[in-house]
Amino acid sequence: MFDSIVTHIKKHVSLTREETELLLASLELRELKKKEHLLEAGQICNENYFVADGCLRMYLTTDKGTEQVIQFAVENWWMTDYFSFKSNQPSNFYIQAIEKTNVIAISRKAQDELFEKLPQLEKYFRIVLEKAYAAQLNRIHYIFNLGGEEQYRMMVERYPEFVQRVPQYMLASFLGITPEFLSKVRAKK
Amino acid sequence: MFDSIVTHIKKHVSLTREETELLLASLELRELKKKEHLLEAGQICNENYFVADGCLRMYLTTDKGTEQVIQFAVENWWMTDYFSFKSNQPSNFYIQAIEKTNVIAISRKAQDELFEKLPQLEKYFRIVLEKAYAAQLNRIHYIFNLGGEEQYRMMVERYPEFVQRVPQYMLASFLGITPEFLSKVRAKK
DNA sequence: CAAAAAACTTAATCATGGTTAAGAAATGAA
DNA sequence: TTCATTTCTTAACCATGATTAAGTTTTTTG
Repeated sequence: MFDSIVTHIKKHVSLTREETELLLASLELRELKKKEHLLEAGQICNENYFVADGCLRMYLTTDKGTEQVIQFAVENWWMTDYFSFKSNQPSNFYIQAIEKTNVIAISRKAQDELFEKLPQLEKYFRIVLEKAYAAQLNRIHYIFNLGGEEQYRMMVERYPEFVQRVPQYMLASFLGITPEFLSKVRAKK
Repeated sequence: MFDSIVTHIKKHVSLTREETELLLASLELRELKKKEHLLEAGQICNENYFVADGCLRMYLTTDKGTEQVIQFAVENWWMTDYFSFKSNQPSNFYIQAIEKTNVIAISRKAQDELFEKLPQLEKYFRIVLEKAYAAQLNRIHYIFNLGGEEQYRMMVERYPEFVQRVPQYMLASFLGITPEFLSKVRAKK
């Protein structure tokens, strides 16, 4: 079950047999049922999560009491609230499994200790974060330049399996549109 | 002039005298006039830029021929197109000085070499990227939950000097609204 | 398998903010 | 210091997508 994370890390940096053992000792497998939460608003986010299998969403509740999906994480993606994780302040976010999901959790403490013992991990996370950051900038570009309809059609085009995988109302929220409008878009054509 | 970058790095990791020398040898100071470009769409982005003094914007031109501002960088921020920088593919973005600006440039090659010699830099960039990534997620949250008017008022509230510093039409673009609408918002109250 | 809960659809009305076009003000260069 | 360019403003009209309120379908659970 830890294979997925070791494979992913080894795509970016090298690890000896002993180093891998050291890494594995710091990881914890967590099996989540559909709708189970890893983090709720108000809690301090003490862990970083790697999705081995399944899908997570990060969301928050707005002033009007509605949910706003900020992002999803599927297999081989990391998810945490870096703000809370680093500052030890309560999070504004929820992190929830949207289907049966296996995550690999690493605590802030364990991660910091690992960075001392395995400096390659700094490189690994730097690379992962560069990609995640670039992806968010790209997303901002799409949010501003594509209408809700175009964004949905692009999702369907680029990630057809993913569109099937998440409830429509969550996808609508992620795209910044209402479920009613998404439904209308799907109806025509 | 390199003081600012050394100070910033030392806030996060330690550097000996020799290590600092090594670092400085890889950096290049670039003095930019207002409106001068560091990167234009179609070029490969080979450098990472640290703003020592002044202000940069990253933007792109949309299909309709309009400019869309993706982000700004002021003193002590890094800016690059990580996608192009890492993949060696042509960029979609422009990076431009919006006032007289001094940047410290580091080439991809020099950065990679420095990472070998100074592994602490991996940590430094990991930390910088964690913050930048978290900031983008927060921004997405605001984009979806605040109207254009509220976003502008929040900017004025939180970063009054910055609002004065950039032309209104760029700020409008950054917030995803038209300059006409921003003008209207400013007019009332 | 039946009842309840969750997710999705449809349609009428409404509001935020875009578009267009013109003019005014500020900035910059000769 | 004047002309040209850039930036900002105003206002009328318009469109995208939100809101509200049912009703329908699908999924979950006892």
